Amino acid sequence: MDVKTLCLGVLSRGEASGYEIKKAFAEGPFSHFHQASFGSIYPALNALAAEGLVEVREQAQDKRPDKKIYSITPKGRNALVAALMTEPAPDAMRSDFLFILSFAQYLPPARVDQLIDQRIAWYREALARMEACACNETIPAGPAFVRGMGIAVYRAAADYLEANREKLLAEIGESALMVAE
Amino acid sequence: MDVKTLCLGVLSRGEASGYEIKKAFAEGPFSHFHQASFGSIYPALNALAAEGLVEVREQAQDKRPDKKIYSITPKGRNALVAALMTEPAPDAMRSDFLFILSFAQYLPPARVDQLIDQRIAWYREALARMEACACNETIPAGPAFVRGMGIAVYRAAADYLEANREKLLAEIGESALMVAE
DNA sequence: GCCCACCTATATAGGGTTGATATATGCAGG
DNA sequence: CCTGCATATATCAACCCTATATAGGTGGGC
Repeated sequence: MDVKTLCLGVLSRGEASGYEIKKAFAEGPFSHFHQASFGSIYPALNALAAEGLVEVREQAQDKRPDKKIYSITPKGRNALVAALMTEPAPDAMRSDFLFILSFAQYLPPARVDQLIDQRIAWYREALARMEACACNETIPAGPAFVRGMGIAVYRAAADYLEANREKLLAEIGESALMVAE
Repeated sequence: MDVKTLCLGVLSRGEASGYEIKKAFAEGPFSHFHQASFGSIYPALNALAAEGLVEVREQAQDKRPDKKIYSITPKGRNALVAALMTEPAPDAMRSDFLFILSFAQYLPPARVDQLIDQRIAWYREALARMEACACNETIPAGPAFVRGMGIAVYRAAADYLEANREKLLAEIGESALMVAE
């Protein structure tokens, strides 16, 4: 699933500029399971335009660089569906948080406490945002399903952290004492 | 959290060759939240050796290339702890599965059904493996905590998929009928 | 028995991605 | 008034991943 396909996916939901596509990956509904940066989005859009999978429309703007608005073509929609039918690559997660916590024994308990605090706050905030945006508008079945899964997983993570933090802190507190003795 | 730090983390748990470090990221306890490939591990180990953070010991082997066994130095341990004290980058997840499911409306229901089947099977298998490796040996508090969190999250994901798949399939089945009419 | 596929083991080239930076301007808050 | 942030596109170096090269051992199917 390369950046070209991801851009097609965003554009299938409506026309957008490169900047807006970047925002979709930074804040939008895709942000929880895929990211892309300017350095990959702009070349991808150029390649997609060259292949006829997207169309460009330049919009002049006052005192700002011209906005290049991209829209998906019928050929582009076919390419997107073809990509969606290929075997998905295995999920990959990168979490510095979990990596650091694997070495909790070597860290000051205050540091571990603070990390877990921050993470719980982050999950709760993300959950509030995800749960809020559903009431007013009817969203299609696919996005609704994915959103529900995100909520279920984040809630499980936050609940686990809250339920088990004291036990972890007690255990690394003990071993810190043992080292001191 | 670059590959050099990840290698130090693996080596802090015992000496290993580049090949074994790669296996730790492919199958070991880190595999669920960080990955690294040969193309990044070997240069990272060379750089770490040049900086005096790891030591190399060459072990001749019958009918195979010499094994270079790396071990972390006291200086390396300090560097690891220093890295663990820096602010962790935000978690990032890449899931082609969720990306594809966001476009479930455009896909044949049979395809969606198959994807969810495969994913549930994958989660259940991962859970079985993760739950199995705890009974016999006593693992430190940090890894135990991280392992528990992984189990909680995977279980929530699998449960969600099982509980909501019928609803999704019913909804995209309906819209498929509407398109046909 | 034989062949194919996979495992051990290191290394590199090529291509894709990230993160930082450059450019230019408006707007809000201290 | 000035700093920081948002809009908007674009590029570059550093980093990382995928695929490949090399080379022999091991296990399963036919």
